[in-house]
Amino acid sequence: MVTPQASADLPTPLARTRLYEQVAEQITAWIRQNGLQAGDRLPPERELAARLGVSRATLSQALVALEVVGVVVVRHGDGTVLTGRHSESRIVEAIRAHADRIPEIIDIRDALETKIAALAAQRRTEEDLAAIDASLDAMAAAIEHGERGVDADEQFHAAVTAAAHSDLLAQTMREISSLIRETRIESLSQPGRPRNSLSGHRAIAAAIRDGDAAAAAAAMHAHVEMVSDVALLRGDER
Amino acid sequence: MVTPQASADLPTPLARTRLYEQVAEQITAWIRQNGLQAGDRLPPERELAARLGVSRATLSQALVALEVVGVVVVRHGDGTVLTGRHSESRIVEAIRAHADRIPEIIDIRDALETKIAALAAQRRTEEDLAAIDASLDAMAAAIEHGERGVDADEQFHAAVTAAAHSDLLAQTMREISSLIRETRIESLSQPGRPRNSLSGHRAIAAAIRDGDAAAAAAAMHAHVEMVSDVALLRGDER
DNA sequence: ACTGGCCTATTGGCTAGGCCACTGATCCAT
DNA sequence: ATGGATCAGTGGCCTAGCCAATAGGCCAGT
Repeated sequence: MVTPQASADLPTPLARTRLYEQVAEQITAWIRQNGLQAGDRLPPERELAARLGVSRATLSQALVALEVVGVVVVRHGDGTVLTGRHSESRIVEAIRAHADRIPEIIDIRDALETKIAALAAQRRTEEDLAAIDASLDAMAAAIEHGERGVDADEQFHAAVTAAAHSDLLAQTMREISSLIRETRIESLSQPGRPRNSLSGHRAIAAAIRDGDAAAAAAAMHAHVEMVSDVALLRGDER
Repeated sequence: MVTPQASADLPTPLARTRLYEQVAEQITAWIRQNGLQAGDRLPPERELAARLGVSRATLSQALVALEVVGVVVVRHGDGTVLTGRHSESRIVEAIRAHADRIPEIIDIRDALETKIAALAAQRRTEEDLAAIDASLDAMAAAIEHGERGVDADEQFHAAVTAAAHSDLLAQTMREISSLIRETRIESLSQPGRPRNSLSGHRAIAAAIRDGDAAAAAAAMHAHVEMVSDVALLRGDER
């Protein structure tokens, strides 16, 4: 045979990287480090190229790559400015145009997170439970301080997603996370909502801890529905 | 006021395009026209640049863009070769590496399609029902002819997805459709499976027609589970 | 025969330097 | 105020060239 040996572990494919790739990564790293926001400007190409020790042509390639990915937009005669959202997925692009997109977001949240909760109940490890508990504590503390607990809320859902141990579901959640975030902020700014949300989280967490998939799914479903009430009916009765 | 006029229809933002963008499009058009396949080679940069009437630097930018998007891979010293699938979504990329990815695909199918079935039961129009029926007929006909009915199977799920009237869910299904297709082909090649699949479809369709969301969800869930049995337990008992 | 080393043509990677075009701010004339 | 000219700064693109990797052929050794 031509290659009788196991090809899986042999040499090393030897990752060849192009210079422009390294440059692009350095730039994004620099953006992160300096906490640059949308609208901020990168240094001029000539200066940036000199500072990175590459030619302007190479830097230009890196900028093309970043532009294609959606990190920056290069404006002739003006400069290179950061775009807000780093390259949204096609899913998000497709939906963002709609003004009345919130119902759809809730639909897909319900679909994914209910399943995620059920899987989490079956597959969660001790580490997963610890992470979930930590997010509950964080949210409780945030509420004590009169905050809305947006971060802790996200933390909880991320922990549950991780506990489901499905890369595909997790990746899909990530894809729509920016959409979810918008509804979440809206929801948690309703008075009394953070506290209700926390008790919903506690119910979900308890079901996951018990390994009760059906209960976890039901609790998550109820939770998502509660959020949807708020998002849809602005001035609700309570 | 500064701009009292409606800004929506005024002049034209005047689409400025970079040269590399035009070049990239010309290249992809050329690929399409000549029906090039994965593995085929583009002409050498020097020649291609000359033929397109641009500098090598600009052509190089275009190739970077095409490389980032995933259309080609540029190999130092060798040439520029076409990649197979044009830029899969990140979701698909994330999962494709796994050999044991089928369970995850089933998880997310279950999550999405169950919800889709429930929504379809609530929102379906007469046109939606007609499309669903058409797919059922197509599958029945295919089975009569001894075929597996892969296309009709996809047609059915597409029709149900459309009936749910959620762009976001539909788009997400599209994203993972290539993954689902793989499991579907595997499933339908089991003897007797197409017929079972068809009766599952009929049950789903009936529930959707009745407007019974819970029944539709349950039927879809059962259907997805049946498929998963086949995919996971190769030589199953039946 | 088969292997391994070597050479070489071909091809992409990257740089340097330069000119042109666009943008925005400023200043001036109307 | 308005409109036009000017100018500095910035990206767009090009030419010319050398460097580096690859593939394929040739050849000696086994």
